[in-house]
Amino acid sequence: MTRGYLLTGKDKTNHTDEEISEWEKYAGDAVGNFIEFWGFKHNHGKVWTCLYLRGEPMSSAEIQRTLSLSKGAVSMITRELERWGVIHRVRIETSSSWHFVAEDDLMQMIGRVLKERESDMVARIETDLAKAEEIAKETPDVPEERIERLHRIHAISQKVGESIGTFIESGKIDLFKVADLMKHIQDFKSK
Amino acid sequence: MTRGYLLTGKDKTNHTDEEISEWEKYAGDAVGNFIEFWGFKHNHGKVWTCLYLRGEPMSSAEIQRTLSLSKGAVSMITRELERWGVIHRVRIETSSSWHFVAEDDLMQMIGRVLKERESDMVARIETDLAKAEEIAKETPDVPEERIERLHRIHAISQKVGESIGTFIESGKIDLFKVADLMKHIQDFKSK
DNA sequence: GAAAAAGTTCAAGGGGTTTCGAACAAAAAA
DNA sequence: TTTTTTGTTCGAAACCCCTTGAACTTTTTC
Repeated sequence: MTRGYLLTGKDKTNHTDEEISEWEKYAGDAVGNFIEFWGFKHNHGKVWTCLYLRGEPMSSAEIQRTLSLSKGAVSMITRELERWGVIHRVRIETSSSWHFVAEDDLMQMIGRVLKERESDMVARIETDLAKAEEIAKETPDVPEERIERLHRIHAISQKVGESIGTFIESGKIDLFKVADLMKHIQDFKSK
Repeated sequence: MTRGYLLTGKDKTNHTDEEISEWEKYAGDAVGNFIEFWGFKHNHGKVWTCLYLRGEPMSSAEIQRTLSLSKGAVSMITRELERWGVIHRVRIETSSSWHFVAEDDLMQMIGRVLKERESDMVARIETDLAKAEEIAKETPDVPEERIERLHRIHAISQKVGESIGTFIESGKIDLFKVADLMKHIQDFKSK
């Protein structure tokens, strides 16, 4: 088949990481580890840290060279960071390519995305446990006691979901919700 | 080479999961997903749920058959659950093998293990960021402004670590710590 | 417009984690 | 003690997620 374009060949990824300094590496990895704990990618942390510490716009190519990442990875990671609003792209007079700048709100990103995930989780579990209860009730000869136990798991998972949601959202605990949760855990444990 | 023992052959793992019912599957997976969110294994949730819902002691072999797991997996998972104190093993008169019973405190386990992990993470990040700052200060020609930025990341990560630790530990937020954290985030964002 | 550069996509490969299962070890039964 | 059953270990396989890199698309330059 016709190839359409001339082969550009190897994308000239000359991996000479001539630029990053020792201390930046440590910092990038530290932030990488930090946000990995929250379920993000290590490289999200490295890219954001690099941009944040330098404080000046960097192009994809520069990021790619500096952190020894592939073209594709930089493309995806910057897009995600941008979608979460922790970096944004700007035009630079001296260059034809997009440049990226770090925003300050990495913490907010963590909160926001965590919340997103948490609600997905809660929704899925809610569906599954509701379905389990439904089926259990329709099934003949399921001991009442087992349905009772299932119901208790269901109730507590709802409460946990609510509490976490509130916590992540506001950054502080809703004490009424916690009290409620504790009550349920109490019920749960007393047989 | 001499084989030492007669070959017992295939461990007679007859994977005829004749026992688990539809609703138990849904419940097991739901709890599996739930604790997966916290970084545990899916099967930890399934095994615990199975034991909890049935309410009666089950042997390794029964768990193995019911959930279609391998002998080795059951051995490891029960050991871990036992170490975390969410199941315990008992002797049954009618059988020579150990049987397992679920405890009620799954939530406490999540809290406990999360705390463990969180302190590991905080310690590692503290080390890395401290090292980054140290090296940065020793390196000639690092703009003061960059060291300043690095220092801000460092400070905020310490505060976050503290807050989370307290939250996980007590189940409720230490409002003084949160106020402190907010102050730091504020400083952080105002350049 | 055409050519070049920048940016995106996705199948394939790599790295890390979980599970399997056979060999091994320990305990119980005979 | 010997045999059988139960329980553990650990290398191999399976699995999942992330990154790579080449093909492709879009944008910019000429």
